[in-house]
This record gives sequence, structure tokens and C-alpha cells, in this order.
Amino acid sequence: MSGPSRLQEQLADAVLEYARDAGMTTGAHLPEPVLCERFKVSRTPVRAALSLLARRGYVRHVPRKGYFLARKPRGDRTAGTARSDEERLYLAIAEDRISRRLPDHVSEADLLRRYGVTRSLLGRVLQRLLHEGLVERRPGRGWMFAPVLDSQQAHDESYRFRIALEPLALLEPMFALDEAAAARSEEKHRAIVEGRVRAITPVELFEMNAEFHEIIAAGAQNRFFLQAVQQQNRLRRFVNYHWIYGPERALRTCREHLAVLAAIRAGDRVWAATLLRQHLESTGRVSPYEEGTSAPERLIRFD
Amino acid sequence: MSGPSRLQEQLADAVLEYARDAGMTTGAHLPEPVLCERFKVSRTPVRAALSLLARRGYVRHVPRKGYFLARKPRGDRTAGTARSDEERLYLAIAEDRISRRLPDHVSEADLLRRYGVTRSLLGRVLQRLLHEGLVERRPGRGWMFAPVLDSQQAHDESYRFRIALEPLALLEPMFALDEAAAARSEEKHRAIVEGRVRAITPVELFEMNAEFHEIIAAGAQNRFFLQAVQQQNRLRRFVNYHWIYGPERALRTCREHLAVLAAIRAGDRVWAATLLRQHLESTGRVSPYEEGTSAPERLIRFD
DNA sequence: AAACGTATTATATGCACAAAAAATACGTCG
DNA sequence: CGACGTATTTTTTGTGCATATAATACGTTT
Repeated sequence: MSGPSRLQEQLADAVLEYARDAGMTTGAHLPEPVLCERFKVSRTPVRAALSLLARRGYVRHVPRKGYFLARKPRGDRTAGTARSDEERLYLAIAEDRISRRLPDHVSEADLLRRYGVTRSLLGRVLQRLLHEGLVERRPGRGWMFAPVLDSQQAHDESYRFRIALEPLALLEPMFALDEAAAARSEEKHRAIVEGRVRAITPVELFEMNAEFHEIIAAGAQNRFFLQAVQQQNRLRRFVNYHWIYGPERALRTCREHLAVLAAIRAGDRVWAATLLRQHLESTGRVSPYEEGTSAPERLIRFD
Repeated sequence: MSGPSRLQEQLADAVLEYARDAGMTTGAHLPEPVLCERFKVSRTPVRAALSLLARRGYVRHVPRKGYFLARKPRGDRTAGTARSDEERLYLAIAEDRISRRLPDHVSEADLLRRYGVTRSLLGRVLQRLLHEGLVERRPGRGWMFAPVLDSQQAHDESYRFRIALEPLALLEPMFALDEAAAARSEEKHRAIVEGRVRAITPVELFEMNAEFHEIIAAGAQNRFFLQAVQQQNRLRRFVNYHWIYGPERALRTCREHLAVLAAIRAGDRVWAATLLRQHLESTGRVSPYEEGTSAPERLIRFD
């Protein structure tokens, strides 16, 4: 009775996303073997995920026939899945660190006591933080927060790195945009530019932005370009949780992104690279703490 | 009685390296607090490392006075430390994978049986492979080797990435070479060019090369440039264990490296960047398997 | 034949406890 | 006062076992 496993929860989310991206409508069949193939797992966890979705009303189970979509999944944050323990602990540590409630170096035991979580959960989160370059293991014992999190220096270095790298991705000879992904991204940008700025959450804005840059990097057809950009995004996701920008900034970013996409579509990648570099230079220049003239409830976290 | 810990072994190595780099001679005092400060650990492991070195004859212990250098440490692979279990398993897996004795995906239990090691050791090695991007965790169970290891595609992408990134490191406005490190590296290069090609091992060649590129990246004063180059080196270290080049190639690489350093010293970073790009382009072009005209015993692994 | 249901097997994970090792504190000697 | 020796405390690592869960096999239904 220990609830559904992580894999099962993930699969549940993934299945809904899959159904949505495949444009399925109510009543569509979700054959287990197809999902197994798609997600590279055996039928056991797939069935568990489906039964989970059934209990949550997303799919219907017909004995001897299988599972069928019960309602068309919405676009945003589909599954009823509340934030996982892992996500919660991750964010708690992030917040405590940024607000200096956590010192430069901490022992595992400290964290264990502080958050009252199991060793395995803490272990997973630390592993993730390690992978993202946010903490380092100290030689003897304990962990040390990398100065990535707080220093202005790191912020600047991140932008300089991206300014160097991302425009070059556009100039790679094999460059080819994932048209489908680009179209989806463009759609989201347009929605914002055309007035939906207030209706969108900061998290969505951040994710849209991150996705845009990853689509560009993926276009280079080179896993290392993509990897590098993804790493930068992970870093920024962590840090930007406490940064705040006004809506005018979000609009500007969207317009600049759209201009880059337009240049690529027009076949002028050199111009697109120039635009992208300018975009990064201008967004990187202003420190978030120097802005903040808007009223709090109208503020938008963005980069 | 389970032998010295990993940290102790590492420290033993590090202490010798430290003494060497500080230019200490026989009889020099090695105060514990200094070493603690330097290596960010408490006295306990430092003392253990020193007593280890004493047993191996590198230092002498005088009661109530401390530890003193017994003989001037040699430059290469100082400590008697044989390759650690971790290193051995790592290499065994690398070799088995590259020669296709290991399938695309394996379970942890498979590996446990195959190599007859403890879970904790295997866990550490897998963690390292994961960190280096060489394996991925499969969603359900088991591990999957990333195609980084074998494919020509990955090789090309790696070079393209480096060609894009490394010259730009040279052009960063804050660029400043670590003069001491550069001088040491230059020394090694000269030794090879001036005829010591045969006396040097493939491993040393690889490490010298990797170090050179890291020194350049570090010069950019930007942790992300350095991180990216370090990651590439880790990747290449794994793969290149089975690549073989002739000495003429090693010589050429050394000369090109020296030319880059000379250009930097002359203050012409733009020219240095051009030379570096050309160097990467030429070394990346030839597949190692297309060479190999020398007799086996004269072959040198290099990149 | 393709998909599902059920049962079996293999694998990994969580947890508790023992043992190792690092940090820390304090007294002593040069 | 700075470095060393010893003792104590705290933290981490290792190991075995029970449990959870994924993979697999095989029969059944559409």
C-alpha cells in the first residue's frame, strides 16, 4: 500500500501527453504494446499507469478490450499528479539556499534532519543537484553549494557562454529545424504577444523560453550543442525561481524569439544568428534586481 | 582491516603532487594544518595519508615533530597506488562495451554477476559513467549505453562542438592564461617534439593533450567553457583507449599546440583562435581506423 | 494475428543496523 | 603560538534481507 511508483506516475503523465500530441479524441484506443514500445518499458508499469489514469477519470477500462481515452486531455499540466516529493524537496532546498537559510556547505545528516525525509529521497535529489552542477561533493564528507546559484559572476558567465554557443548552433551546416516543435513553440509565443500576457503563469513563461532555446540547439543536429543548452536551462530554472520581471520584458522576448524563427524560415540563418546573439546580449545585460517597477501582483518571473 | 580508504589514497597522491609543485626537496616539513587547508579536509584523513606515504617510504615520521619528505617525488604517476578497483572496473566495462561483449542494455544484476564486484563499487562506477554521459538509466530497470561510445556520428559531433567552442574561448574579452600551468604544459610538449616521442606512454600523451585544451578553456575565465571542455575530455578518454595513431601524428599535434601557445603569448588571440580551429579541424577529420600504417609496437594512441 | 489477462520470475529498492571513517575537541610538546 | 598526539563525537558507507515492482511467459479472447 505504498501508492503508485515514480515510474507509474511518470508514465501516467507521459501517456496523456502522448495522446494529446497524437491528436487523439475521446474514445481512442490506447493499446498497451504501443505504449510499451513508445516508452521502452514492459507492460506491467504501463498497465499500472493506465489503471491509475482510469481511477482519475482520464481513461476508461473495458475488460478484454483495453483502455480508452475518456476525455480529451488539456494542454497544461495534465495529470492530477501533485508535485512529487522529489520536486518538493528540490524546490525547498533551492529556496532555502537562495535565501541563505542554508550555509555554503552542509552534511547529508543535516539535511536529513532539517527536512525530515528519507535517505533515499534526499539521495535522489542531491544526485540531481549534482548532475545539474548546483552542488559538489566535498572530499571528506558533506556537500557544497556551487556558487552558480547566487553570484552575479555566474549569471554573466552563463550569458557569455550562451552568446558564444547558441548562434553557432544556427550556423552548423547540417542545421535543420524540427518544424513540428517549432510550430508549436511559435504558437505559444504568438498567444502571448497577442495579449494573453496576463493569463500565463511565470512557470509557463520560463518553460516556453527554455523550450525555444532547446529547439534552436536541437536544430544543429549535434547532441553536444543540445546538451549544453539543456544544462544551461536546468541551471536557470533553479535560479530564476526567485527572479521577477515585468510583462513588457516578456513581450519583448517573445517578439525577438519570433524574429529569429522568421529569419530561419526565410533561410537566412546568418541573420537569425545575429538576431539571437543580440537577443541574448540584451536579456543578459540587465540584472533582474535592477528592474521591478511594476506592482507585485503584476510581476512576471522571466529571463 | 579493509585497507586505506579512497580519500586517503587520493590524498596520498595529492600530497606528493603538492610537494612536487611547491618545489620541495628532501627533508622539507609537511605540516598537517597546511595540508588540511589545501585539501579542505580534517586532520584525520591527512594523517592517515601521511602514514601511508611513510609506510611506502615517501616521507619520514618524526614523533612530536611531524612528517618530512624523504625523497624528492618524481614527476610521473608518483604514488605506488596501483589502479584502484574503481578504475579497473571502469576500464573493464569500457573495454567490454567497445568490443561489443556487452549488449546495448544491461541490468545491474548482470554486471554484478559478470564482474563479481560489490554493489557499492558497481554503483559508484555506474554513477560515474552516468555523470560522463556514457550510460543512461532506462525508465524501468537496467542501464543503456549511450551511442557516444561507438558511433562515428558521435565522434564527428564532438569535433564540431569543440571547433565551435574552443576558439571562442580564446576570444573571450577576459581571457587570461594561467601562466604557470601553460609553462608546465609547454615543457611537456617540447620534450616530445625534441625527440622523446618513443619514451612517452599513450596515456601520458592523451592526458597532456586533454590538459592543453583545458588550459585554453580555463583561460576564458568562464566556468561553463571549462566545464564543456572537461566533459569532452572525459568522453574522449573513455573512447580513445582503443584508438591508435602513429608517432608522426603526435608530433604534429604537439607542434600545433605550441604554435597556439606562441600566438597567445604574442598577444594575437585572433590568430591563436584560427590556429586552434585549424588544429581541431585537421585532427577531427581523419578517422583513427583509416590510419594505422605503422607497426603495432610503434603505435601510439592519440587524438 | 493482435491485444489482453494472469502467473511467474528476475531485478531493484528501501530500510535497519553494523562498521568505517572523517570531523572535532582538547591536552601536550617544541 | 603553532603543530602534534589522543580521545570523542558525528557522519557516512557497507551489507543483508524483506518488499516492491518491472520483465517475461503463456494462455485466452476478440
